[in-house]
Amino acid sequence: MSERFGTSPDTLRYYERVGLIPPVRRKSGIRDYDENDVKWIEFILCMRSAGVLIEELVRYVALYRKGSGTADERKRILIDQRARLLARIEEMTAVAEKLEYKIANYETVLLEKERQLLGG
Amino acid sequence: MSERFGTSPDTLRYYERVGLIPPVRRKSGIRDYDENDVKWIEFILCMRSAGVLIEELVRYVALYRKGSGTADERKRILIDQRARLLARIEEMTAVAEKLEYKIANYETVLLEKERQLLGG
DNA sequence: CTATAGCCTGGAGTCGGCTCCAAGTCAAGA
DNA sequence: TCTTGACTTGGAGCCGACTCCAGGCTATAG
Repeated sequence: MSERFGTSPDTLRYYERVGLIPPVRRKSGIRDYDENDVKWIEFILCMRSAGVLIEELVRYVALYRKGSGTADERKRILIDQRARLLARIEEMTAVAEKLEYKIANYETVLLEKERQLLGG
Repeated sequence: MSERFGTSPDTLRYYERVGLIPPVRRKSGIRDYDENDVKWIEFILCMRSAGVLIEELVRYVALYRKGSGTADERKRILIDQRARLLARIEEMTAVAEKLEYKIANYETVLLEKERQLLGG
């Protein structure tokens, strides 16, 4: 299962331990993931890949398991996390632009040096 | 100084310790940042805000202090980090879109429930 | 009926990046 | 002169997120 998702078995076990994945059924002691579990794992890994905090995801999962009465709050979590993500993306984009500029600067400086070398 | 940048004094000291900021001159034992130091701090905080690893920045600073012969390698570091950043941004954008979709889904579900309540 | 391989568990260890602390130094004010 | 307060240092502690390990169970192969 870990191979299927490109994660370590330990990570999946850890996620289950802290409540990030609902408890998985055991078949004579060994985890037997069903389709639902797979969906959760996909979702969690996806969110984690974007840096969503485990704490937030735990909150979300817990609400989900409480039932449909929590849909409102769950939605708010998602909206909140999306906002965080977008803010983070903006921040990183700004830095990427600064890098762009700095790189361009190196380019002209290096070209200048080369010209001096050739020209004597 | 830390106030000026919105960081903790400890963070600046830590950065100096690990070589992220060149050693700052002391005036009778106390740090006395000059314009150059300020430029470095700005740069480092900017890069860190985008998640560039301290390790990479240390490499960059070390090369810088070695002199202009290292410009080529420094440029390569910047290019590399920009690429990482852009990749990360793409990843996060994709996740943000998934969130978007999920939120929209919650919206229709919640509307549906409300309609049932009103209509029932 | 072992032996092996592969999972299980709880708990400890690691890593990056700070953050806090005790003990010391120093300049300036009462 | 003493005290206060802001700084100094090296080192320890903390947090999030894994990652590793010892010791134990179990299903299948020989």
